[in-house]
Amino acid sequence: MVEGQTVVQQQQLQSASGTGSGTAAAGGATTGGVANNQAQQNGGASSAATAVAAAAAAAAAPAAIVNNTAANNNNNNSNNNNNNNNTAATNNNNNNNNNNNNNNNNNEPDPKTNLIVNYLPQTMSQDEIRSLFVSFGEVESCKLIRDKVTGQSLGYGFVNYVKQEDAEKAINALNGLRLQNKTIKVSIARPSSESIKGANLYVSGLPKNMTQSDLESLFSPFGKIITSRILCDNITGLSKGVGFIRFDQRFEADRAIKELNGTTPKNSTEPITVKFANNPSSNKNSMQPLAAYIAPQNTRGGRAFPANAAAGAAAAAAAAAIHPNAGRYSSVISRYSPLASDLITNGMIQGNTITSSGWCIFVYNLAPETEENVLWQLFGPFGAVQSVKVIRDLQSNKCKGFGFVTMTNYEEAVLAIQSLNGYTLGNRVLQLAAVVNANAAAAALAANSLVLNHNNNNYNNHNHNNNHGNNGNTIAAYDQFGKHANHNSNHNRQHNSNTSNTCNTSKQKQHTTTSCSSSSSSNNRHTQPLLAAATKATATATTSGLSATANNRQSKLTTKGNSCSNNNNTATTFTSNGISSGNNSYHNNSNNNTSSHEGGATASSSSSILKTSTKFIYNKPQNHFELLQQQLQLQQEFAQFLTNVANSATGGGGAAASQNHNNNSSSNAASGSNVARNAAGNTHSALSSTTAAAAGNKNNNNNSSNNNNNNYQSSFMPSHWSNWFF
DNA sequence: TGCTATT
Repeated sequence: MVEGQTVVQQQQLQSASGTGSGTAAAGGATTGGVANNQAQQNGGASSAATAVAAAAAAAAAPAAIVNNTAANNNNNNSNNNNNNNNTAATNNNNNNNNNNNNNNNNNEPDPKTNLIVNYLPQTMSQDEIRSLFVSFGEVESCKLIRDKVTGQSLGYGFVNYVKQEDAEKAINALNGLRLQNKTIKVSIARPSSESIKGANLYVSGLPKNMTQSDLESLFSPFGKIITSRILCDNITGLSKGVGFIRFDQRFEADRAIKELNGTTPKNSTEPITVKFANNPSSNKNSMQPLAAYIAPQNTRGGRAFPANAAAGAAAAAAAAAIHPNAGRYSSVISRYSPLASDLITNGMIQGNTITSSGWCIFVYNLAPETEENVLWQLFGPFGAVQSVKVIRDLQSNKCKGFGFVTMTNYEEAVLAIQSLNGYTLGNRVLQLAAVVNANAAAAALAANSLVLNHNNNNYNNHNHNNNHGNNGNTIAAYDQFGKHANHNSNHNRQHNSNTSNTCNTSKQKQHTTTSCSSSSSSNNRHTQPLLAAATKATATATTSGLSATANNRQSKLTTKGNSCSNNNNTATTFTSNGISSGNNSYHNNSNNNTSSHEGGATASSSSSILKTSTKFIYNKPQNHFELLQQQLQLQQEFAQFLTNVANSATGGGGAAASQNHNNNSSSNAASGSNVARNAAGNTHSALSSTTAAAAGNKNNNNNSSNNNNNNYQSSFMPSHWSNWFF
């Protein structure tokens, strides 16, 4: 009955990474995304678009995710309820109930799908809330309640799901989740009505030994208690003798006042005072003008990252002042980073604190099923988290293996890094976390024109009983900055197949690598770490002629000695500006499957990144000159850092990494076009999907092709990274 | 008189 807050830490970490696939599979986007992949691959002959065009198409029409779901929908539609066997009396009762409900439901959302989220962190935006909750199902609406005047978050909001079951999942998963300095409460929202407002009571004069349970027992005779709390001293933890009781209905609170105010509880010598609680916003310290001014802008725009980081920082600073725990690690770590935007702007250091736009932490080696809430929970205990972002593949909606967490306070970010580096999340060891000031990153990128886009595509193809198994894989191509690198790795699993082959010809401007391999049984991606720096998973390839699969994060080819044949795959990679760009054209005839072949170079460890991350930590500058020096240094180091990341993504290591990009894909037009195109050529439009669906049907009728494309794409610095980052 | 609880 009483919904007291829970401080039990949710056990999501393992489930999110271990069994998260089930959750993800339940999501329409994921399922649809896979279907869409196939569709696009099967789709024949639309003209090949450029990578830029494809990216633009994806941005413009990202929602082509509903292929092949019609049949399911039909099935669902057929599930009509026919439970009209009520007796007349029962019907009367139902009618009465409905009337009662209607009194409260003035076009409100279905109460079972509509959640109220309380105790949200001050800086959390509506988009961030949505991103957290959408992990559990389609969200019909999401609303963060803000002060009408100042725009400041009131710390609660509503999330209305499409499906009741998703709402239940969200409650189970998120209620009690610790975010920053708050423990959120997620519960079904009561239907809004005037009768539930103003039902909060302030109680003082309570005996110091009275527990929350005692308090509830005292008040429960007068109505349904929604929340109760006894305030305790922050330091001693002892009761202050005051508390709150929120009733469901105002009249219940009224009744409690009449009955209990001035009475003396059992085992007490002092009468208690019971009265309506103040509006918490009425006696709050006035917020800082800057935050008050800027905060409303947080409601605009679609960025998950704080669009106005300064506002977030200001608000967070205010929150930190109110909640000292937010800065509880400050005294432990005295190191300092030179790049704080306000500092740059103002050219001064204010006291001992640097107001910052937040500190961005890269998090690597996340499982494909990773959801935002995992990152929230992972980093929340270390301090104020402004935002989290799981970078996802546009098509599959799966995590690409990395994400970002922005924390308000530098010290807390550093502590999180130090604590979480090497942390095992699910079956993966988090490999890297680097703290970078968002503006520093922007500057570094701009100054160095760095590679932003690296597509690392892992393809897991499962062909069963196919002699002619073909797998179409898309290669997402980002080209926002005119430079990108594709790193593709195909994992092909073929069973009962004697004739499938893996053949590639990769032409690059810098070099040509030709490799040929028999079909392979590769590691399942669920057991293969992406960035296995710790384990340094050196890929193996035993087939003669196959270039070393030089990617320490993905391919592990175990060949079975089949001879190579049917070398009909041609992968052409164009390079520009010394950085590869993927532009792939594939022509497959029969019996072709591709597997990944990173050209030439052998795997190298990415552990150096661990060192790199720590290099972003600086001593506090003593003067402005030092500050500028450190800023410059950080930019340069961050540039190097990104390069290292890119290199580790290729697995090539060193200079070769920037050049070796084999782009492998394969066509699967079993009886149709033999021309497979890369993702750039596959638009994301519904039209394309439709075409593809038709092709898919064709494949279905053809025993020679059975695609189970678990396309998993991992990439670093995709185009939308910058959208989030700045 | 609070981890700002009803759009």
